[in-house]
Amino acid sequence: MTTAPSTPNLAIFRSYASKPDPTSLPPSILLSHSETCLTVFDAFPKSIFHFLVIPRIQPPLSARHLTDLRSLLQCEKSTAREVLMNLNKEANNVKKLIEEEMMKLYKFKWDIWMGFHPISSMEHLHLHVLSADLYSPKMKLKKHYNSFHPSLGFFLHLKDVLSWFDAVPSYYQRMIKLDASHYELLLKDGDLCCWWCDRALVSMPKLKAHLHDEFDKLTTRENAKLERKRKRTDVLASSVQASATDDERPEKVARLTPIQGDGSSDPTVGGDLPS
Amino acid sequence: MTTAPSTPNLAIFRSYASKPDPTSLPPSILLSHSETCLTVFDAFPKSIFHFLVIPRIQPPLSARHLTDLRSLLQCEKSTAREVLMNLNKEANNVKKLIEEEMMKLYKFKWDIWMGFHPISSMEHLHLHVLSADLYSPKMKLKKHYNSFHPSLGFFLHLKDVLSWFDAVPSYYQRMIKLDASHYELLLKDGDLCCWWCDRALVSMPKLKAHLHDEFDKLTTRENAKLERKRKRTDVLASSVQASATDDERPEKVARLTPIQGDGSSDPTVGGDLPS
DNA sequence: TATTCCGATAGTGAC
DNA sequence: GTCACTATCGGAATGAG
Repeated sequence: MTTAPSTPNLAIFRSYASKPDPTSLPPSILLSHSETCLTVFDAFPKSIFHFLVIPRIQPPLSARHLTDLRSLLQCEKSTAREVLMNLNKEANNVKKLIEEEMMKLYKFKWDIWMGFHPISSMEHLHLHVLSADLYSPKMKLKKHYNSFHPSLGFFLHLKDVLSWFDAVPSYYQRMIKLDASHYELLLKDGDLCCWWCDRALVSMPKLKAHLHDEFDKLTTRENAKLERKRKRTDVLASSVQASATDDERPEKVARLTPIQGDGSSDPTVGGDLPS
Repeated sequence: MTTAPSTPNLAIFRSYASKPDPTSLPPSILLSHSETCLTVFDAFPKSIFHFLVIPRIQPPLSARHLTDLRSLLQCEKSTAREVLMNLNKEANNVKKLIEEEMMKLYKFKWDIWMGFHPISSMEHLHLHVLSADLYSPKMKLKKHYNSFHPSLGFFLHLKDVLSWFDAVPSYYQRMIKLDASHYELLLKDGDLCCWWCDRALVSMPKLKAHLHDEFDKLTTRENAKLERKRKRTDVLASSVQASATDDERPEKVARLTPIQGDGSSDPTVGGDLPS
Protein backbone atom coordinates (compact mmCIF):
# COMPACT_ATOMS: atom_id res chain seq x y z
CA MET A 1 0.00 0.00 0.00
CA THR A 2 1.25 3.46 -0.93
CA THR A 3 0.21 6.81 0.46
CA ALA A 4 -1.08 9.42 -1.93
CA PRO A 5 0.62 12.83 -1.80
CA SER A 6 -1.28 15.45 0.17
CA THR A 7 -1.08 18.02 -2.60
CA PRO A 8 -3.77 19.77 -4.62
CA ASN A 9 -4.25 18.64 -8.16
CA LEU A 10 -2.26 21.31 -9.94
CA ALA A 11 -2.07 19.09 -13.03
CA ILE A 12 -5.80 18.57 -13.42
CA PHE A 13 -5.90 20.50 -16.71
CA ARG A 14 -3.19 18.18 -18.00
CA SER A 15 -5.40 15.20 -17.19
CA TYR A 16 -8.25 16.86 -19.10
CA ALA A 17 -5.92 17.60 -22.01
CA SER A 18 -4.80 13.99 -22.30
CA LYS A 19 -8.30 12.49 -22.47
CA PRO A 20 -8.95 10.70 -25.78
CA ASP A 21 -12.64 11.47 -25.31
CA PRO A 22 -13.27 14.86 -23.65
CA THR A 23 -17.00 14.16 -23.48
CA SER A 24 -16.23 11.76 -20.64
CA LEU A 25 -15.90 14.92 -18.58
CA PRO A 26 -19.13 15.95 -16.85
CA PRO A 27 -21.01 18.93 -18.33
CA SER A 28 -20.40 20.84 -15.11
CA ILE A 29 -16.73 20.89 -16.13
CA LEU A 30 -16.68 20.71 -19.92
CA LEU A 31 -18.30 23.41 -22.03
CA SER A 32 -17.13 22.31 -25.49
CA HIS A 33 -14.23 20.83 -27.40
CA SER A 34 -12.63 20.59 -30.83
CA GLU A 35 -10.02 18.33 -32.40
CA THR A 36 -7.27 20.38 -30.79
CA CYS A 37 -8.79 22.05 -27.72
CA LEU A 38 -11.29 21.75 -24.95
CA THR A 39 -13.04 24.42 -22.94
CA VAL A 40 -13.86 24.10 -19.25
CA PHE A 41 -15.62 26.26 -16.71
CA ASP A 42 -13.17 28.11 -14.50
CA ALA A 43 -13.90 26.68 -11.06
CA PHE A 44 -13.22 30.09 -9.50
CA PRO A 45 -14.57 32.59 -12.04
CA LYS A 46 -13.15 36.09 -11.68
CA SER A 47 -15.77 37.60 -13.99
CA ILE A 48 -19.45 36.95 -14.61
CA PHE A 49 -18.35 34.62 -17.42
CA HIS A 50 -15.01 32.86 -17.22
CA PHE A 51 -13.76 29.83 -19.18
CA LEU A 52 -10.45 28.15 -19.83
CA VAL A 53 -9.48 26.92 -23.28
CA ILE A 54 -6.92 24.14 -23.03
CA PRO A 55 -4.79 22.63 -25.83
CA ARG A 56 -5.17 18.87 -26.07
CA ILE A 57 -2.00 16.81 -25.84
CA GLN A 58 -1.34 15.33 -29.27
CA PRO A 59 1.58 14.96 -31.72
CA PRO A 60 3.93 16.61 -32.29
CA LEU A 61 3.57 18.16 -28.79
CA SER A 62 3.86 16.40 -25.45
CA ALA A 63 2.62 17.51 -22.04
CA ARG A 64 6.05 19.00 -21.37
CA HIS A 65 5.75 21.41 -24.30
CA LEU A 66 2.33 22.51 -23.11
CA THR A 67 3.15 23.09 -19.44
CA ASP A 68 2.75 26.86 -19.72
CA LEU A 69 3.10 29.75 -22.13
CA ARG A 70 6.87 29.87 -21.80
CA SER A 71 7.34 26.20 -22.58
CA LEU A 72 5.09 26.53 -25.61
CA LEU A 73 6.97 29.56 -26.91
CA GLN A 74 10.23 27.69 -26.61
CA CYS A 75 8.98 25.19 -29.18
CA GLU A 76 9.52 25.58 -32.89
CA LYS A 77 7.92 28.88 -33.84
CA SER A 78 5.42 27.63 -36.42
CA THR A 79 4.35 24.85 -34.08
CA ALA A 80 3.73 27.28 -31.24
CA ARG A 81 1.81 29.58 -33.55
CA GLU A 82 -0.39 26.74 -34.70
CA VAL A 83 -1.29 25.86 -31.11
CA LEU A 84 -2.18 29.49 -30.46
CA MET A 85 -4.25 29.69 -33.62
CA ASN A 86 -6.17 26.58 -32.60
CA LEU A 87 -6.82 28.08 -29.17
CA ASN A 88 -7.90 31.29 -30.87
CA LYS A 89 -10.42 29.48 -33.03
CA GLU A 90 -11.96 27.63 -30.09
CA ALA A 91 -11.94 30.80 -27.97
CA ASN A 92 -13.88 32.67 -30.64
CA ASN A 93 -16.54 29.98 -30.53
CA VAL A 94 -16.68 30.31 -26.75
CA LYS A 95 -16.92 34.07 -27.14
CA LYS A 96 -20.01 33.63 -29.31
CA LEU A 97 -21.60 31.35 -26.73
CA ILE A 98 -20.93 33.88 -24.00
CA GLU A 99 -22.40 36.68 -26.08
CA GLU A 100 -25.56 34.65 -26.65
CA GLU A 101 -25.81 34.08 -22.91
CA MET A 102 -25.20 37.76 -22.23
CA MET A 103 -28.12 38.63 -24.49
CA LYS A 104 -30.30 36.03 -22.83
CA LEU A 105 -29.54 37.08 -19.27
CA TYR A 106 -28.74 40.79 -19.61
CA LYS A 107 -30.21 41.81 -22.99
CA PHE A 108 -26.91 43.38 -24.02
CA LYS A 109 -23.33 42.37 -24.71
CA TRP A 110 -20.07 43.65 -23.33
CA ASP A 111 -16.44 42.91 -24.10
CA ILE A 112 -14.79 39.55 -23.72
CA TRP A 113 -11.08 39.18 -23.01
CA MET A 114 -8.90 36.31 -24.16
CA GLY A 115 -5.41 35.96 -22.76
CA PHE A 116 -2.74 34.13 -20.79
CA HIS A 117 -1.02 34.48 -17.45
CA PRO A 118 2.75 34.52 -17.97
CA ILE A 119 3.25 32.49 -14.78
CA SER A 120 0.81 30.02 -13.31
CA SER A 121 0.49 27.46 -10.56
CA MET A 122 -1.61 25.17 -12.68
CA GLU A 123 0.62 22.92 -14.73
CA HIS A 124 -1.02 22.96 -18.16
CA LEU A 125 -1.39 25.90 -20.53
CA HIS A 126 -4.82 27.50 -20.41
CA LEU A 127 -6.24 30.49 -22.26
CA HIS A 128 -8.56 32.60 -20.14
CA VAL A 129 -11.78 33.67 -21.87
CA LEU A 130 -13.73 35.97 -19.61
CA SER A 131 -16.21 38.78 -19.76
CA ALA A 132 -14.83 42.29 -19.25
CA ASP A 133 -16.14 43.08 -15.78
CA LEU A 134 -13.96 41.35 -13.13
CA TYR A 135 -17.09 41.32 -11.09
CA SER A 136 -17.34 38.12 -9.08
CA PRO A 137 -17.47 36.89 -5.49
CA LYS A 138 -14.38 34.80 -6.23
CA MET A 139 -12.40 37.97 -6.87
CA LYS A 140 -10.80 38.25 -3.46
CA LEU A 141 -7.11 39.12 -3.59
CA LYS A 142 -5.05 41.88 -5.13
CA LYS A 143 -3.17 39.29 -7.15
CA HIS A 144 -6.47 37.92 -8.47
CA TYR A 145 -7.47 41.34 -9.71
CA ASN A 146 -4.14 42.46 -11.08
CA SER A 147 -3.68 39.15 -12.90
CA PHE A 148 -6.68 40.05 -15.07
CA HIS A 149 -6.36 43.83 -15.27
CA PRO A 150 -6.44 44.37 -19.05
CA SER A 151 -3.72 47.01 -19.23
CA LEU A 152 -1.47 46.32 -16.24
CA GLY A 153 0.78 44.00 -18.24
CA PHE A 154 0.37 40.70 -16.44
CA PHE A 155 -2.61 39.59 -18.47
CA LEU A 156 -1.22 38.82 -21.92
CA HIS A 157 -3.92 39.29 -24.53
CA LEU A 158 -3.90 36.52 -27.10
CA LYS A 159 -3.86 39.00 -29.98
CA ASP A 160 -0.74 40.62 -28.50
CA VAL A 161 1.01 37.27 -28.10
CA LEU A 162 0.13 36.44 -31.71
CA SER A 163 1.52 39.80 -32.82
CA TRP A 164 4.95 38.84 -31.41
CA PHE A 165 5.19 36.26 -34.18
CA ASP A 166 4.97 38.96 -36.84
CA ALA A 167 7.45 41.31 -35.18
CA VAL A 168 11.20 41.37 -35.79
CA PRO A 169 12.93 38.22 -34.40
CA SER A 170 14.77 40.18 -31.68
CA TYR A 171 11.43 41.36 -30.28
CA TYR A 172 10.01 37.86 -30.44
CA GLN A 173 13.04 36.49 -28.59
CA ARG A 174 12.74 39.16 -25.93
CA MET A 175 9.02 38.69 -25.30
CA ILE A 176 9.05 34.90 -25.08
CA LYS A 177 11.47 35.00 -22.15
CA LEU A 178 8.51 35.80 -19.87
CA ASP A 179 10.77 36.69 -16.97
CA ALA A 180 8.98 35.56 -13.82
CA SER A 181 10.41 38.19 -11.46
CA HIS A 182 9.25 40.97 -13.79
CA TYR A 183 5.69 39.70 -13.86
CA GLU A 184 5.60 38.96 -10.12
CA LEU A 185 6.21 42.62 -9.38
CA LEU A 186 3.22 43.64 -11.48
CA LEU A 187 0.88 41.66 -9.24
CA LYS A 188 2.20 42.84 -5.90
CA ASP A 189 3.22 46.41 -6.54
CA GLY A 190 1.18 49.27 -7.78
CA ASP A 191 -2.22 50.42 -6.66
CA LEU A 192 -5.56 48.81 -7.27
CA CYS A 193 -6.82 50.73 -10.26
CA CYS A 194 -10.29 50.38 -11.72
CA TRP A 195 -9.87 49.00 -15.21
CA TRP A 196 -12.93 50.98 -16.40
CA CYS A 197 -12.02 54.47 -15.17
CA ASP A 198 -8.42 54.09 -13.94
CA ARG A 199 -9.32 55.41 -10.50
CA ALA A 200 -7.16 54.07 -7.65
CA LEU A 201 -8.94 52.21 -4.87
CA VAL A 202 -7.41 51.75 -1.43
CA SER A 203 -8.51 48.19 -0.72
CA MET A 204 -10.11 45.15 -2.28
CA PRO A 205 -13.49 45.74 -0.60
CA LYS A 206 -13.49 49.32 -1.92
CA LEU A 207 -12.45 48.08 -5.34
CA LYS A 208 -15.19 45.46 -5.37
CA ALA A 209 -17.82 48.01 -4.37
CA HIS A 210 -16.55 50.26 -7.14
CA LEU A 211 -16.65 47.44 -9.72
CA HIS A 212 -20.20 46.79 -8.58
CA ASP A 213 -21.04 50.46 -9.22
CA GLU A 214 -19.35 50.39 -12.62
CA PHE A 215 -21.28 47.31 -13.68
CA ASP A 216 -24.46 48.89 -12.39
CA LYS A 217 -23.78 51.97 -14.50
CA LEU A 218 -23.19 49.78 -17.55
CA THR A 219 -26.45 47.96 -16.93
CA THR A 220 -28.37 51.20 -16.46
CA ARG A 221 -26.84 52.71 -19.61
CA GLU A 222 -27.62 49.64 -21.73
CA ASN A 223 -31.14 49.36 -20.36
CA ALA A 224 -31.77 52.98 -21.27
CA LYS A 225 -30.51 52.26 -24.80
CA LEU A 226 -32.87 49.30 -25.04
CA GLU A 227 -35.75 51.38 -23.78
CA ARG A 228 -35.14 54.08 -26.41
CA LYS A 229 -34.87 51.40 -29.09
CA ARG A 230 -38.07 49.72 -27.91
CA LYS A 231 -39.97 52.99 -28.11
CA ARG A 232 -38.78 53.56 -31.67
CA THR A 233 -39.72 49.99 -32.59
CA ASP A 234 -43.14 50.36 -30.98
CA VAL A 235 -43.82 53.38 -33.14
CA LEU A 236 -42.51 51.88 -36.37
CA ALA A 237 -43.76 48.30 -36.00
CA SER A 238 -46.54 48.25 -33.50
CA SER A 239 -48.51 45.89 -35.72
CA VAL A 240 -45.79 43.20 -35.88
CA GLN A 241 -46.44 40.60 -33.16
CA ALA A 242 -43.62 38.08 -33.56
CA SER A 243 -39.95 38.94 -33.42
CA ALA A 244 -37.42 37.07 -35.51
CA THR A 245 -34.74 37.29 -32.85
CA ASP A 246 -36.13 34.30 -30.96
CA ASP A 247 -35.22 32.04 -33.85
CA GLU A 248 -31.62 33.17 -33.76
CA ARG A 249 -31.11 31.68 -30.32
CA PRO A 250 -29.78 28.12 -30.06
CA GLU A 251 -32.35 25.51 -29.20
CA LYS A 252 -30.32 24.40 -26.18
CA VAL A 253 -28.01 26.82 -24.42
CA ALA A 254 -25.52 25.67 -21.84
CA ARG A 255 -25.92 27.40 -18.53
CA LEU A 256 -22.72 29.43 -18.65
CA THR A 257 -22.82 30.86 -15.16
CA PRO A 258 -23.65 27.68 -13.23
CA ILE A 259 -23.13 28.69 -9.63
CA GLN A 260 -22.56 32.13 -8.18
CA GLY A 261 -21.53 32.80 -4.61
CA ASP A 262 -18.17 32.20 -3.02
CA GLY A 263 -19.14 28.98 -1.33
CA SER A 264 -19.50 30.57 2.09
CA SER A 265 -22.51 32.18 3.71
CA ASP A 266 -20.52 35.32 4.42
CA PRO A 267 -22.26 38.33 2.84
CA THR A 268 -19.66 40.55 1.20
CA VAL A 269 -19.79 43.74 -0.82
CA GLY A 270 -19.99 42.78 -4.44
CA GLY A 271 -21.00 39.26 -3.60
CA ASP A 272 -24.22 39.46 -5.53
CA LEU A 273 -25.11 40.68 -8.94
CA PRO A 274 -27.10 43.92 -9.05
CA SER A 275 -30.79 43.20 -9.00
CA MET B 1 -19.93 74.04 22.75
CA THR B 2 -16.50 72.72 21.92
CA THR B 3 -15.59 69.54 20.11
CA ALA B 4 -13.48 66.99 21.89
CA PRO B 5 -10.23 66.12 20.14
CA SER B 6 -10.37 63.02 17.96
CA THR B 7 -7.46 61.41 19.78
CA PRO B 8 -7.28 58.76 22.46
CA ASN B 9 -6.57 60.03 25.92
CA LEU B 10 -2.88 59.27 25.94
CA ALA B 11 -2.43 61.80 28.74
CA ILE B 12 -5.03 60.35 31.07
CA PHE B 13 -2.41 59.33 33.64
CA ARG B 14 -1.17 62.92 33.64
CA SER B 15 -4.67 64.09 34.49
CA TYR B 16 -4.75 61.60 37.35
CA ALA B 17 -1.32 62.73 38.51
CA SER B 18 -2.36 66.38 38.64
CA LYS B 19 -5.44 65.84 40.80
CA PRO B 20 -5.17 67.61 44.16
CA ASP B 21 -7.50 64.99 45.60
CA PRO B 22 -6.93 61.52 44.09
CA THR B 23 -9.92 60.13 45.97
CA SER B 24 -12.13 61.99 43.50
CA LEU B 25 -11.25 59.13 41.17
CA PRO B 26 -13.75 56.25 41.27
CA PRO B 27 -12.66 53.09 43.10
CA SER B 28 -12.86 51.19 39.83
CA ILE B 29 -9.83 53.26 38.76
CA LEU B 30 -8.00 54.15 41.95
CA LEU B 31 -6.57 51.47 44.22
CA SER B 32 -4.62 53.64 46.67
CA HIS B 33 -2.48 56.73 46.95
CA SER B 34 0.18 58.44 49.04
CA GLU B 35 1.53 61.97 49.30
CA THR B 36 3.68 61.37 46.24
CA CYS B 37 2.01 58.60 44.23
CA LEU B 38 -1.23 57.02 43.23
CA THR B 39 -2.02 53.52 42.09
CA VAL B 40 -4.59 52.66 39.45
CA PHE B 41 -5.91 49.47 37.94
CA ASP B 42 -4.38 48.80 34.54
CA ALA B 43 -7.40 48.96 32.23
CA PHE B 44 -5.89 46.18 30.09
CA PRO B 45 -4.17 43.88 32.59
CA LYS B 46 -1.51 41.63 31.06
CA SER B 47 -1.30 39.44 34.17
CA ILE B 48 -3.82 38.19 36.68
CA PHE B 49 -2.92 41.23 38.82
CA HIS B 50 -1.72 44.39 37.14
CA PHE B 51 -1.49 47.93 38.55
CA LEU B 52 0.18 51.18 37.61
CA VAL B 53 1.91 53.36 40.19
CA ILE B 54 2.04 56.96 39.02
CA PRO B 55 4.07 59.85 40.46
CA ARG B 56 1.92 62.84 41.37
CA ILE B 57 2.84 66.15 39.79
CA GLN B 58 4.23 68.38 42.53
CA PRO B 59 7.23 70.67 43.10
CA PRO B 60 9.98 70.63 42.15
CA LEU B 61 8.84 68.48 39.20
CA SER B 62 6.40 69.47 36.47
CA ALA B 63 4.44 67.26 34.09
CA ARG B 64 7.23 67.68 31.53
CA HIS B 65 9.79 66.06 33.83
CA LEU B 66 7.46 63.14 34.47
CA THR B 67 6.51 62.40 30.88
CA ASP B 68 8.39 59.11 30.81
CA LEU B 69 11.39 57.34 32.27
CA ARG B 70 13.84 59.13 30.01
CA SER B 71 12.58 62.59 30.93
CA LEU B 72 12.76 61.72 34.62
CA LEU B 73 16.31 60.41 34.34
CA GLN B 74 17.37 63.59 32.59
CA CYS B 75 16.48 65.50 35.77
CA GLU B 76 18.94 66.16 38.56
CA LYS B 77 20.09 62.75 39.76
CA SER B 78 19.01 62.98 43.40
CA THR B 79 15.62 64.31 42.38
CA ALA B 80 15.09 61.44 39.97
CA ARG B 81 16.16 58.96 42.59
CA GLU B 82 13.73 60.38 45.11
CA VAL B 83 10.84 59.99 42.66
CA LEU B 84 11.85 56.37 42.09
CA MET B 85 12.15 55.71 45.81
CA ASN B 86 8.67 57.11 46.37
CA LEU B 87 7.31 54.90 43.62
CA ASN B 88 9.16 51.97 45.17
CA LYS B 89 7.58 52.55 48.55
CA GLU B 90 4.05 52.76 47.13
CA ALA B 91 4.71 49.72 44.90
CA ASN B 92 5.74 47.66 47.89
CA ASN B 93 2.45 48.49 49.56
CA VAL B 94 0.63 47.44 46.40
CA LYS B 95 2.68 44.27 46.34
CA LYS B 96 1.45 43.41 49.85
CA LEU B 97 -2.15 44.00 48.81
CA ILE B 98 -1.73 41.73 45.81
CA GLU B 99 -0.17 39.01 47.94
CA GLU B 100 -3.09 39.16 50.34
CA GLU B 101 -5.48 38.79 47.42
CA MET B 102 -3.42 35.92 46.00
CA MET B 103 -3.79 34.10 49.31
CA LYS B 104 -7.50 34.83 49.40
CA LEU B 105 -8.20 33.69 45.87
CA TYR B 106 -5.50 31.10 45.20
CA LYS B 107 -4.25 30.09 48.69
CA PHE B 108 -0.66 30.69 47.61
CA LYS B 109 1.57 33.53 46.47
CA TRP B 110 3.76 33.91 43.43
CA ASP B 111 6.20 36.56 42.31
CA ILE B 112 5.32 40.14 41.59
CA TRP B 113 7.28 42.26 39.14
CA MET B 114 7.80 46.00 39.36
CA GLY B 115 9.26 47.87 36.41
CA PHE B 116 9.08 50.39 33.59
CA HIS B 117 8.75 50.39 29.85
CA PRO B 118 11.59 52.40 28.31
CA ILE B 119 9.25 53.74 25.64
CA SER B 120 5.53 54.24 25.97
CA SER B 121 2.59 55.74 24.15
CA MET B 122 1.01 56.93 27.37
CA GLU B 123 2.31 60.34 28.26
CA HIS B 124 2.93 60.10 31.99
CA LEU B 125 5.45 57.92 33.78
CA HIS B 126 3.95 54.76 35.25
CA LEU B 127 5.50 51.88 37.15
CA HIS B 128 4.00 48.52 36.28
CA VAL B 129 3.28 46.28 39.27
CA LEU B 130 2.04 42.92 38.07
CA SER B 131 1.95 39.31 39.10
CA ALA B 132 4.50 37.03 37.47
CA ASP B 133 2.29 35.02 35.12
CA LEU B 134 1.51 37.10 31.99
CA TYR B 135 -1.65 35.11 31.89
CA SER B 136 -4.55 37.27 30.76
CA PRO B 137 -7.11 37.55 27.98
CA LYS B 138 -5.79 41.04 27.28
CA MET B 139 -2.42 39.58 26.35
CA LYS B 140 -2.88 39.53 22.59
CA LEU B 141 0.14 40.72 20.65
CA LYS B 142 3.81 39.81 20.52
CA LYS B 143 4.67 43.36 21.60
CA HIS B 144 2.38 43.00 24.61
CA TYR B 145 4.16 39.86 25.71
CA ASN B 146 7.72 40.94 24.99
CA SER B 147 7.17 44.26 26.74
CA PHE B 148 6.70 42.35 30.01
CA HIS B 149 9.06 39.41 29.51
CA PRO B 150 11.19 39.63 32.65
CA SER B 151 14.55 38.88 31.04
CA LEU B 152 14.20 40.07 27.45
CA GLY B 153 15.47 43.54 28.27
CA PHE B 154 12.52 45.73 27.41
CA PHE B 155 10.92 45.49 30.84
CA LEU B 156 13.20 47.50 33.14
CA HIS B 157 12.95 46.18 36.67
CA LEU B 158 12.77 48.96 39.21
CA LYS B 159 15.56 47.47 41.28
CA ASP B 160 17.80 47.48 38.18
CA VAL B 161 17.01 51.12 37.41
CA LEU B 162 17.79 52.00 41.02
CA SER B 163 21.09 50.13 40.76
CA TRP B 164 22.19 52.44 37.94
CA PHE B 165 22.36 55.26 40.49
CA ASP B 166 25.00 53.37 42.47
CA ALA B 167 27.10 52.40 39.46
CA VAL B 168 29.97 54.42 38.02
CA PRO B 169 28.75 57.67 36.37
CA SER B 170 29.68 56.50 32.87
CA TYR B 171 27.38 53.51 33.26
CA TYR B 172 24.61 55.73 34.60
CA GLN B 173 25.01 58.10 31.65
CA ARG B 174 24.88 55.22 29.20
CA MET B 175 21.81 53.57 30.68
CA ILE B 176 19.67 56.69 31.00
CA LYS B 177 19.89 57.32 27.27
CA LEU B 178 17.16 54.69 26.77
CA ASP B 179 17.68 54.59 23.02
CA ALA B 180 14.27 54.02 21.45
CA SER B 181 15.46 52.15 18.37
CA HIS B 182 17.33 49.66 20.55
CA TYR B 183 14.26 48.87 22.60
CA GLU B 184 11.94 48.75 19.60
CA LEU B 185 13.96 45.90 18.16
CA LEU B 186 13.54 43.88 21.36
CA LEU B 187 9.76 43.90 20.94
CA LYS B 188 9.65 42.96 17.27
CA ASP B 189 12.62 40.67 16.83
CA GLY B 190 13.38 37.44 18.55
CA ASP B 191 11.10 34.52 19.19
CA LEU B 192 8.26 34.22 21.63
CA CYS B 193 9.93 32.51 24.57
CA CYS B 194 8.15 31.26 27.64
CA TRP B 195 9.44 33.28 30.56
CA TRP B 196 9.05 30.25 32.87
CA CYS B 197 10.90 27.61 30.86
CA ASP B 198 12.53 29.57 28.00
CA ARG B 199 10.88 27.36 25.40
CA ALA B 200 10.20 29.08 22.06
CA LEU B 201 6.58 29.17 20.89
CA VAL B 202 5.66 29.74 17.25
CA SER B 203 2.62 31.96 17.69
CA MET B 204 0.69 33.92 20.25
CA PRO B 205 -2.12 31.35 20.50
CA LYS B 206 0.47 28.64 21.15
CA LEU B 207 2.22 30.85 23.67
CA LYS B 208 -1.03 31.60 25.48
CA ALA B 209 -1.94 27.93 25.63
CA HIS B 210 1.52 27.23 27.03
CA LEU B 211 1.24 29.99 29.64
CA HIS B 212 -2.08 28.47 30.61
CA ASP B 213 -0.36 25.11 31.09
CA GLU B 214 2.46 26.68 33.09
CA PHE B 215 0.04 28.44 35.41
CA ASP B 216 -1.91 25.21 35.76
CA LYS B 217 1.27 23.40 36.77
CA LEU B 218 2.02 26.10 39.34
CA THR B 219 -1.47 25.79 40.76
CA THR B 220 -1.26 22.01 40.92
CA ARG B 221 2.17 22.16 42.57
CA GLU B 222 1.07 24.67 45.18
CA ASN B 223 -2.16 22.82 45.90
CA ALA B 224 -0.16 19.65 46.49
CA LYS B 225 2.08 21.56 48.91
CA LEU B 226 -0.98 22.83 50.76
CA GLU B 227 -2.43 19.36 50.93
CA ARG B 228 0.74 17.93 52.44
CA LYS B 229 0.84 20.80 54.94
CA ARG B 230 -2.82 20.29 55.83
CA LYS B 231 -2.23 16.63 56.56
CA ARG B 232 0.70 17.45 58.84
CA THR B 233 -1.40 20.10 60.59
CA ASP B 234 -4.32 17.69 61.00
CA VAL B 235 -2.06 15.24 62.76
CA LEU B 236 -0.37 17.78 65.01
CA ALA B 237 -3.31 20.06 65.83
CA SER B 238 -6.48 18.12 65.22
CA SER B 239 -7.95 19.45 68.46
CA VAL B 240 -7.53 23.16 67.58
CA GLN B 241 -10.79 24.42 66.03
CA ALA B 242 -10.05 28.06 65.22
CA SER B 243 -7.15 29.15 63.06
CA ALA B 244 -5.35 32.43 63.71
CA THR B 245 -4.74 33.07 60.04
CA ASP B 246 -8.23 34.49 59.52
CA ASP B 247 -7.40 37.38 61.82
CA GLU B 248 -4.37 38.32 59.74
CA ARG B 249 -6.52 39.24 56.80
CA PRO B 250 -7.66 42.84 56.45
CA GLU B 251 -11.26 43.52 57.35
CA LYS B 252 -11.98 45.05 53.94
CA VAL B 253 -10.00 43.93 50.88
CA ALA B 254 -10.26 45.73 47.60
CA ARG B 255 -11.29 43.50 44.75
CA LEU B 256 -7.99 43.50 42.86
CA THR B 257 -9.08 41.62 39.76
CA PRO B 258 -12.28 43.52 38.99
CA ILE B 259 -13.29 42.22 35.57
CA GLN B 260 -11.73 39.42 33.55
CA GLY B 261 -12.48 38.71 29.91
CA ASP B 262 -11.36 40.65 26.89
CA GLY B 263 -14.63 42.47 26.43
CA SER B 264 -15.75 40.31 23.53
CA SER B 265 -17.73 37.11 23.56
CA ASP B 266 -15.08 35.42 21.46
CA PRO B 267 -13.83 32.31 23.27
CA THR B 268 -10.06 32.14 22.97
CA VAL B 269 -7.40 29.78 24.27
CA GLY B 270 -6.19 31.15 27.57
CA GLY B 271 -9.20 33.36 27.89
CA ASP B 272 -10.27 31.84 31.15
CA LEU B 273 -8.48 31.00 34.32
CA PRO B 274 -7.92 27.32 34.97
CA SER B 275 -10.78 25.84 36.90
C1' DT C 1 0.74 33.38 -10.54
C1' DA C 2 -4.83 26.88 -7.57
C1' DT C 3 -7.74 27.77 -2.63
C1' DT C 4 -8.31 28.01 2.17
C1' DC C 5 -7.05 28.53 6.92
C1' DC C 6 -4.54 30.65 10.45
C1' DG C 7 -1.98 34.13 12.30
C1' DA C 8 1.16 38.10 11.99
C1' DT C 9 1.53 42.63 10.23
C1' DA C 10 0.24 47.40 8.94
C1' DG C 11 -2.71 51.59 8.89
C1' DT C 12 -6.55 54.03 10.73
C1' DG C 13 -9.45 56.02 13.77
C1' DA C 14 -10.75 56.74 18.36
C1' DC C 15 -14.93 61.92 21.12
C1' DG D 1 5.77 51.21 22.92
C1' DT D 2 -2.84 52.94 24.18
C1' DC D 3 -6.96 49.87 21.94
C1' DA D 4 -9.89 47.97 18.30
C1' DC D 5 -11.09 47.48 13.48
C1' DT D 6 -10.13 46.40 8.89
C1' DA D 7 -7.48 44.60 5.51
C1' DT D 8 -3.20 42.78 3.80
C1' DC D 9 0.55 39.74 3.96
C1' DG D 10 2.74 35.32 4.84
C1' DG D 11 3.34 30.48 5.37
C1' DA D 12 1.33 25.70 5.43
C1' DA D 13 -1.87 22.38 4.29
C1' DT D 14 -4.62 20.82 0.86
C1' DG D 15 -7.24 14.69 -1.70
C1' DA D 16 -9.51 10.77 -2.19
C1' DG D 17 -10.90 4.55 -3.22
